[in-house]
Amino acid sequence: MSENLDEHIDEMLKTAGLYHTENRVLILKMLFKAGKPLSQEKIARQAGTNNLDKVTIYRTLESLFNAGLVHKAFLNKRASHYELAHRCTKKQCHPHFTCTKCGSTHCLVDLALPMPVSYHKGFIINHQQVHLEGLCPACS
Amino acid sequence: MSENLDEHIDEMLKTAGLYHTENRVLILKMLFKAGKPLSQEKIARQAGTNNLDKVTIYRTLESLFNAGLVHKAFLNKRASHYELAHRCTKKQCHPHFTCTKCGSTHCLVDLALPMPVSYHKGFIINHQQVHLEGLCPACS
DNA sequence: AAACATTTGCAACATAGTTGCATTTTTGAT
DNA sequence: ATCAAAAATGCAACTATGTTGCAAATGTTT
Repeated sequence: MSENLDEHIDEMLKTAGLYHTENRVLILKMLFKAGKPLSQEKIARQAGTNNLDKVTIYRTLESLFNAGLVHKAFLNKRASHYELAHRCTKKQCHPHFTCTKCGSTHCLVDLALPMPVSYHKGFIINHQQVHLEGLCPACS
Repeated sequence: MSENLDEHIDEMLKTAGLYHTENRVLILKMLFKAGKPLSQEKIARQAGTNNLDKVTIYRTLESLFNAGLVHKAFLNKRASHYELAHRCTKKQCHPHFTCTKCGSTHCLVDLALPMPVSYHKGFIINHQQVHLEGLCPACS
């Protein structure tokens, strides 16, 4: 399992043309294991002793984002959240749910939205997102 | 016209049970005239000489938001945007479009979304929003 | 006009995210 | 294996959005 994940991550980085670095592997593993959007702060806390600088996390996430490996969600908190781009492209992303009590975020559907790329004439849409907020089953 | 707007704003504040203050009237007028979401910074810049403190703007917007007169949109920029709650409730809001070039934001439809209130079982949805980003007709 | 509640302005603070630069790591060629 | 070039990292300092506490000013009610 863990072996397979390592290989998979190696493959992802290679395909994306990104350097294979300790931090990228670490952060991708976290995102795989979490299975939901994580903020920089959560990643830093989880890394613990791994000596991960804040700036490095942001830059690592940015490179993964630019390579299309990771999706960036602008949720209602000040901090952006990042997750594996399994079911997203840079342009189109599935809906999220944020619990206002525990702060957890969840992906609501397995498919990108069936929304047309050009919704109104003359507007070129490069990113779209649905965001829902409230209480998750554990908090309600 | 201007006379009518003043009266309308007085009425709004009265109905909402809010004190009638210079700043609330000023900011509501701006939002009426803008007809689209404004950030704190834009409001401050537009107020110009009117000596509006940053904190006052935030607190004014918050009181208007809590009264349901104003909607708060968490767009992709760091700054929140605020607009009149014409076609929004606190819980449900219409889709927006943000131009990545000029930063302008637009309301895409005149109606709240026909999305069901409880989308998945066990999740209580208190706020929902669709956000699109790209180039507006003036920039594309 | 007086008493009370709310709003305002100011200063200080908290936090997300960015920039520049010197150092280290990764990669590809020898 | 080693070396040079390219890219990633860590650090310090910085920017910007938004928040908090408190005293002074303003709005409301009687």
